[in-house]
Order: sequence, then C-alpha cells, then structure tokens
Amino acid sequence: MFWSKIFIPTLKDSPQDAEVISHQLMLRAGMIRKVASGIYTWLPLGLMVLRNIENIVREEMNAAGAQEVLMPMVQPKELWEETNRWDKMGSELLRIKDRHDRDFCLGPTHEEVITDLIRNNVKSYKELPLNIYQIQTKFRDEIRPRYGVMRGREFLMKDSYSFNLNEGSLQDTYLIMRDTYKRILERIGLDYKIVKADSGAIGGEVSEEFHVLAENGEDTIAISDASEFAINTELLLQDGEDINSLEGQDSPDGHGKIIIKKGIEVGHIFQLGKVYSAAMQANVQSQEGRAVDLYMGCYGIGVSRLVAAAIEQNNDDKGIIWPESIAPYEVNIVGIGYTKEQKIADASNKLYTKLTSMGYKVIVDDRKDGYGVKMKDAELIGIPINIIIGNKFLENGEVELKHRNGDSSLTQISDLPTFFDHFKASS
RNA sequence: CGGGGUAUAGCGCAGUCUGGUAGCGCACUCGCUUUGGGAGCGAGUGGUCGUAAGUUCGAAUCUUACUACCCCGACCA
Repeated sequence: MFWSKIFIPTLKDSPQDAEVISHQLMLRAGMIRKVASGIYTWLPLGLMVLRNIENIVREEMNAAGAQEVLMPMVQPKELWEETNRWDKMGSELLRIKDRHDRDFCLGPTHEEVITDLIRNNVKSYKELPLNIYQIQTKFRDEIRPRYGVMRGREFLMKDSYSFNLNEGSLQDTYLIMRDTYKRILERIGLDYKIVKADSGAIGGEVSEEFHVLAENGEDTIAISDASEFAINTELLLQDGEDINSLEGQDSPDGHGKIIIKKGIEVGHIFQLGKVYSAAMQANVQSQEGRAVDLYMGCYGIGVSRLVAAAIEQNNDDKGIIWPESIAPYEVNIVGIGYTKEQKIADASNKLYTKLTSMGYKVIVDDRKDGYGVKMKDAELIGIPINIIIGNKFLENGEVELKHRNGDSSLTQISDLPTFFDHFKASS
C-alpha cells in the first residue's frame, strides 16, 4: 500500500473532547471518527487493527474446538420475556418497534438467541458438548459512554456459549476457554491479570475477568504481590470502605500483600449453570432417556475494547507503539525525495515488492513531504519498523533501519531480505 | 438521572464582560523553490458563530427555551 493512496486522516492536535490517551491517539492516527456519543466509524487503519485482533481471537477459538456462527443483532421481545430479562434489563437495552408495532431490541448479548437455537436443534446428549461463538457488533445503551471505543455503546465482541451435559463437562470447557483467553492475550502481547469477579446480573456462580493492566482502566483490582491471585476490589470492600485502605493488607489467598492496580476488563468468562436452560426449556435426552437441562457457560471478549487497551499499554509521547502481532503495517518504507529522485522511488518500490512477497505487511511513504512529516506520522500510527531510503542510499547504498522502540542501524539495502528472513523466523 | 463544563472553518483557539455585520495558527487549493525531523515565498478556498424564539435601528455578543457533546457520580457480562 502507498501512503498517497490510503485514507489516513492524521491530526496534529488532539480533539478537545478526548480524555484518555488511547482515544486521543485513535483520533489523531486516523483510526476512528465519532458519529454519536459512544458510536464510531472505523477508518481503514483502525479497521486493520480491529481485524488483526479479530483474527487472532478466531484462530484461537477454532483451535479450541469452538464453532463460529453469526446471530442477528435485532432480537424479538418474546425470547427476552422467556428469561424475564425484557423487564429486568433497564434502559441499556435499546428497544425498537418494527412497522407492525412488534417489539424488538438491539442485542446487548445473545444468551436467549443461542439457547433458542440449541433447544430447537439439539436433542441428545450424544451431540454435546457444544461451544458456539460469534464475532459481532453489540449494542448497549450505556448510561455514560466514555473514553472512545473503550466504553462505547456499539462495540465489537466475541461471545461464545457452551452447552454441556453436566457440571464436570462445563468445568472442562470453562478451563479450555480460560486457557484460550490466556493464549489470545499473550499472542497479542498484553500484560494482563485473571481476576475473580462478581457474576453480576447474568447469574451463575463461577466467573473470572481478564484485565489488561493500564493506568486509565475503569476497574480497580487487588493483586497479590507474591502469587497469581487477583480479585475485583468490589468483592473485598465493605460498605463505605476506601479502596486505598486495601493496599498493603494481607492477600485473601494467604500469599503476600495486596497491591492495587487499574485494569481494563477485556474478557469475562462465566459458568452459568442452568439459569437460562431451565428458563427456556433447553434440554436433551440423557443416556437414561430422561430430559435434562443443559449446563451452560458464556465467554466474552471485547474485540474493539482490546484495540484501545493495547494502545493504553503501548504508547509514548510520539504516538502508538503497536505490538507486531496487531500492527496495521509491519514495515514502513520512507522514501525521502520519493517524488523527485527516481532512484529513491525505484528502490522503495522494489523493496516493497520484495518484502510483501515475503509475507510482510508493508506501506511505502511515497508522499511529497519531507523526512520530518513522514516520521511524525509513522511514529503516530505506530509502525514497528521504518526503512529510510535517502541520501545515504544515493551515496553508497545504505539505508537506515529505524524501529519504533528507538533502535536504529545502518545497513546495505541488499542485505535487507536476509535480515527480514531471520526476523520472521525468530518471531 | 444528580453535579460541573463546552458549542465560532476539517483540528486547536481568540472575539462574548462593554452589541456595530467574524479573526488567528495549523490543515486544504494553485504556482515556484525546498526534501534526513512537522519547510519558504506569493496567491486563494472554506463559517446562516449548535437550534429556535425574543430584545434592539443592529446580536457570535444580551434574554429564554431546546439540542448535542465532554468530565465526575450512580450504572455495567
């Protein structure tokens, strides 16, 4: 791809209504634009990152034996009445009417729809366990959307639902999902904690949250300084107790002292039990020929929120520093004087073709601008590696290899393919 | 929903107190020069000042109502 062709409207100044760093940088880097409060358009660059994360999630879900479907965003009132949630949910459930005056809602989650699907199509214990997922746009009419896509009203989520014959099987699936979530966050390259959580309005007993650690996190979690233990502070606090009073207390798991950290909740896994299957008569015939309600689990991961979380954890005063796993482009070829010096343009284009054929995601800065403008943009949008082709190349064939993390070195342009061969092999 | 704040060109802002018909920087367009850290000169484009009503000879500016957006809180798979 060429810079002159792609739609990346970068901004020098941060729009005034953006508070947290990820929101500011996503706007400045030309990744998103606001349409209404908590509702955003994803521009090409933002969408590339979103898709990269989505694909990692999809690959890991498939590897864990889950199967992808796509459920509707618009859901009928009748299903929600079966679980009583049409009444229980507040105004975060956006209700709409169709032309026949029938009630629908925009799906904030899909337990009802998936449970309806399974009860109508799965009749025997022999068909279990099942783990079904989708990656889809959700809508929750949040009381107060904020921080850009971190807490939007419309957002992209991977939600999966498991159907198991008994509690033991549910626990097996739950642990597989727990493992899968760990792999997803490690593959993206984020610092995270698994946190004991309140299962909230959704019901069920066992529940854990996956938090990406970041200063701007909306949740406060208590972590042991001596073990893996972490718990949402909401579960530790007595009425009126101050969060800071927890710091330094003995960890509830008996190992070490409590440290208070901020986290962004990017994943949440639940063992639901029979809450929904009982309400909706989702059962199968057991080996003994009796109808038994299914044990269910549900597992959510916020795909769009992960984009913001990744930026919160990886930025500096110049801009975003993408982990290579999700970078929109891995390599940026900066041709200085590209529009004027044919040799620079030729070398840039040739290198682009070569690296692209090696499997790298490459962009060429073919714009008429000078070095400063090009590097500022490259740093803002966080491309991991920049290859600078300029005067030195014209003089003696040398190009500069400049990493977003600050490292830089000079090398002959002819040595680059070998370098990238090794680079790919080692990552 | 309670509290606080903002609304003037794509972005950042001044002008509002003290009413006189809209300005600055960046961006954008054209030309020439420039090209290893956000270039220079020259010439341009772009705004019914959030919406509506009112006061006035005259409203971005004063009054009232409304709307949108942001922050804190409550809320939250």
